[in-house]
Amino acid sequence: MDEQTGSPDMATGSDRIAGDNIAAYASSAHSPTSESMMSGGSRNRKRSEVFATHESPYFFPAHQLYNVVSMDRSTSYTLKLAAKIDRGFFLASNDWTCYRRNYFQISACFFIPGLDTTQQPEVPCLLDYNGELLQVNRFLICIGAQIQNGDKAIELVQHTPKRDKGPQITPKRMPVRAGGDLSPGPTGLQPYVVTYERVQFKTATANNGKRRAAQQYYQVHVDLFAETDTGAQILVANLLSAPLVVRGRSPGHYADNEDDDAVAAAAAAAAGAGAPSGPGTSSSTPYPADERYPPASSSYRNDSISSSNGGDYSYYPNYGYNSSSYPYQSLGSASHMATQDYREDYHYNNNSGRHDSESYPASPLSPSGPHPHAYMTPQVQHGFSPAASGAASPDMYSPSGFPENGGGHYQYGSPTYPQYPQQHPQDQHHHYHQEGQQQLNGQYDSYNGGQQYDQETQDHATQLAGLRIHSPVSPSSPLIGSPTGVTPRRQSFSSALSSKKAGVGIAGDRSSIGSTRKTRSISMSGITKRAPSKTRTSRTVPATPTKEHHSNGGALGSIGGVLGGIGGLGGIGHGVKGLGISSDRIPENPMEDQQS
DNA sequence: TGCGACACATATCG
DNA sequence: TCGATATGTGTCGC
Repeated sequence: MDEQTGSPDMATGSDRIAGDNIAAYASSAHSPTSESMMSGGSRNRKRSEVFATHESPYFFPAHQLYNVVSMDRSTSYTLKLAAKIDRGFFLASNDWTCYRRNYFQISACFFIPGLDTTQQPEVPCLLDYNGELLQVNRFLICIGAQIQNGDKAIELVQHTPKRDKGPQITPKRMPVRAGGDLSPGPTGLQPYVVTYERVQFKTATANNGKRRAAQQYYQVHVDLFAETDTGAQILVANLLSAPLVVRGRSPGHYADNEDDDAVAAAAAAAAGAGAPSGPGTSSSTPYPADERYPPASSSYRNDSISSSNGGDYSYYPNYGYNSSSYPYQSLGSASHMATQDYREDYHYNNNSGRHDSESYPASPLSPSGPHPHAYMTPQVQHGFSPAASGAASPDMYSPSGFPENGGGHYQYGSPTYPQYPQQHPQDQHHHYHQEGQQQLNGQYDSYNGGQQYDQETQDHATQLAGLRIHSPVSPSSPLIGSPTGVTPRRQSFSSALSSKKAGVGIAGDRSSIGSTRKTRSISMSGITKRAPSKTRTSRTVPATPTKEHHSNGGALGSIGGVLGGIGGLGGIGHGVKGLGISSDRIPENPMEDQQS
């Protein structure tokens, strides 16, 4: 990847319009890992060498929940939603894993194939809402998480760099224009992308690790909302990530897996992404029969754009390990995304419409398809986003033409959010049941006070949703002999090394210089620990820059400036109260924002 | 067993 | 080279 993250030019380029502070901050929109790999920066060479590849959890194909048509109703638009997860995740025992304490970030965008959104990024259109045509004023993206089977929302939080000392927010919906492109490219400018930075899971998955109890999984979901002229925000498309394991704070719970991780990672790093196999890839993979883990198949098409990918699959609850099929969604882009018109290709009943040819990703790394590397986040560029690839410059995100431009009409996260309570997916308990569209239709239908997303009481059964027997190492682990190049991020080895002296540490031991603390962290990663500066190319939903924020009242404006200029959220550049983006950053001092 | 809080270590930037 | 910053993670106490 990637010039957009790595090019020094980016630092001084047009995307830096908002000033150094913010530009620097914003640069973290893309994986620092990637940056470290690609920037050629002298400081990170070693890491770059170590972490020569970049992988992240894939996303399943997006679902479009409603028809969207052109204003003249002559054309039906297909909304393509894309997302990628940057940093934070590594493969452990074939599971995409992260530490709850560590940050990850998610970038998302959408586009409309066949529509030149560079010419009309606002995409005037009508939403066919159960037969009623509603004018869409804009689109918004939000992220959330859930237990794999979808009955339980999992909170995500964003931090400021101050971490514990700073405020936390839940990811907010962010306006977005069509035409985004997550793929790295020479353009380097991808203003129509929303990036949520410094995201953490509020809670860890259950049964992480060594015991062969049912491993719980989470999934991140990315939701695309259409805001109608009445102000209603309707979920029109969404997509789910691969099942994710989130490790909590008890190292002993999973420390024994470190070896596995390391082995797997090392093997993968050495081998690359060649022969994919993954959880369930092999018939010998010990998944319970009742989980219906799909059989391996070579028929799965990575070309998710294709409608012929044999992609029958049950909807989210059964997506993934429990799915009757395992539609690997991977465009050859950083996005790990693909979109399908569910109307054509997908069945919501996980017991119906299956094709013999249906397939699933043979590996958490790679689909068992003709494009074994396609999922590799930054390494392969997809070709589906001509508009975005057109390198919309930051300027293209100028206020003009965008609904909220100049208006800054409401503030995300504001308690006085004028029209729609800012209820977030994670607050609303998605119901990604296989009943499919009808049910989905209702989950976000409107935020106009209906609040049908009541806080369901979560029963035990629900809690257990998303559990499966953990398979520490698949017999057909793709990591062994895989050329994928999986490299785990820096991980906690506290337990594993508890009996070892700090000196064992590959890095981090300063016990000899007066510290009483025995640091035993081992850096195995190529992760850059600091958000890279100068290279942000997408709108972000950052937690607050700290020093910038405090030291310079203009920082707020700068943020907005970047967002407005790069992100195209026009209007928000006027400050925190502008249009939400600014407010999405977490003020270290809430009062400060109130006063600004 | 998991979490909040605190603190240390280290990479990166200016 | 150094200070500031960001972030991974060790540790304690609950």
